[in-house]
Amino acid sequence: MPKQALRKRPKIKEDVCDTHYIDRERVQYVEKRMQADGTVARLAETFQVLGDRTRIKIIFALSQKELCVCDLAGLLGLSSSAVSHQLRVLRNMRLVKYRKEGRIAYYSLDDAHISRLFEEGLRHVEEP
Amino acid sequence: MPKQALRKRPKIKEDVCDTHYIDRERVQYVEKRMQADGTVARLAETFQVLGDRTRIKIIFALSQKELCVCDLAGLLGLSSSAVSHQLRVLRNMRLVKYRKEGRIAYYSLDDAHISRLFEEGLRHVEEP
DNA sequence: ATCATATGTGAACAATTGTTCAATAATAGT
DNA sequence: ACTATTATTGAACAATTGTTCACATATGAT
Repeated sequence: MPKQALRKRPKIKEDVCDTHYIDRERVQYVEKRMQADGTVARLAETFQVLGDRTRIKIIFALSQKELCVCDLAGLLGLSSSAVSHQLRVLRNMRLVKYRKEGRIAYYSLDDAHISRLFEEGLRHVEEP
Repeated sequence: MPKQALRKRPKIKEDVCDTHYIDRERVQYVEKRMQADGTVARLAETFQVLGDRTRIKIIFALSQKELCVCDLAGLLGLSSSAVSHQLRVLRNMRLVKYRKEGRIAYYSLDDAHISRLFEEGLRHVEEP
């Protein structure tokens, strides 16, 4: 997925609808309420991080129990390296946190917010 | 993002932790409760679809007002083609629906579930 | 029928992604 | 000090992504 911020804006050619709106009033109404670019970017990044099977499994596992990298690797059938990479991605988005106990790093969900977001998604995909 | 289902499983080499668990009991506890592969896949796919700035903006716009492709394109500064492609992706995940009125296709969120999921995400990224 | 408008689709491209391998860091035990 | 274990990191690769362009479809107006 290209990072839109770094891409050149499409050079709005006379394709369609760049001058004629169906309902300009309605567009302006939404335009006024549109979230700030920064918020949109962070929200997209957060969902993007959740949009991976391995990370979904990690999130679910951590919603059940606090686990170390080693056991997560065993649970998912992956190398510690692969798991560690994914955990960093999750950490960067403040989705998981960890505490150190000797050599072992115990990971858990960052806050209850994450569980609720996860739950809501689960309910959507389980709908008929 | 490679579709994990189609990739060869990593050939579990003697890397680390494939035989020795830190806490096997805890791992088995989580293993028993782990969501089905299909559910994990659909959930990941749903979040993945939400993980794009353009689509986040579309979702937000449609949470405010029902809009046609043309006006969405005007609002976002994109071609109708680009918007149409994204709307198909959103449609495939049952995140948006539409009704036809003559030539015009009016899009809206598929159900209240989507708004709630979106809201929950918004609250997470807006946390201090 | 012809034209203009609104939307949908397919192919191709650059950009980004997740995994693997190899190496490194940090802690504990002998 | 040395070895083993747990975790992290960097580079490289194939696979996937979103946008663009060009074309196609469908509806309504003249």
